[in-house]
Amino acid sequence: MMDYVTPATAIGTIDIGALASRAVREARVIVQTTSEVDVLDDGYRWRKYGQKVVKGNPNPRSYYKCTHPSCPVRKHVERASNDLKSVITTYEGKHTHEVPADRKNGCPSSGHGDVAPPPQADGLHWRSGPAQGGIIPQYSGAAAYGSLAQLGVAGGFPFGVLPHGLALVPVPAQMAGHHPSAMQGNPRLVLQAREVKGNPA
DNA sequence: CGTTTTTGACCAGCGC
DNA sequence: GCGCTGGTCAAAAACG
Repeated sequence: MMDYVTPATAIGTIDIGALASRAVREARVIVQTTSEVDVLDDGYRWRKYGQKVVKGNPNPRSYYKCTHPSCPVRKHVERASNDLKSVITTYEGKHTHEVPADRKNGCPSSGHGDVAPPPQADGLHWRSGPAQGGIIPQYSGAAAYGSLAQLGVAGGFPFGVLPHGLALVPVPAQMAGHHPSAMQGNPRLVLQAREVKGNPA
């Protein structure tokens, strides 16, 4: 799992409308990233609790839950039906805790000595190895954890890490690969992460 | 040994 | 009222 592809491609969608009729949950944050792997390492620990094939997508959708106690955050991961390179991660709820020290500690103090895993490693398990220095394939650079965590937490996002140097800008929902017919009635603010210099704010 | 992943079944909600 | 889809839980197995 894990991805180590292009770092500058990420699209975030904030679902303000929540579910149409269900209990109003936390704002939903949909992050679309371009990666070969489906699981993005956002700094938190997730436990997979289900997988289902949804209509419209030949690829199965995976359901993850934050392993931390009393943390209601859930995450859905699915690949775009059209773009197999696009991974859509949906975060629901907010973390009630900080990102695990193991994960955020990976900040390379100097020039990030962590080498991203080879693009051929098909089974990267960050939890299996202590080499957390920089397993953030997408964002090459563990340093991203810090800034991302800030953005995610401060911005009210359930994910702890966002690519450093990436800013969210509004884009048409269609651009995110969403099917208009599939989400009608659900107001969303679609944000696309773009490369920026200095501060993304 | 502990933890995580996997598959299946069940339940709930929504639409027609 | 029925059917369909999506979502979650649960138990078992595998791996580290």
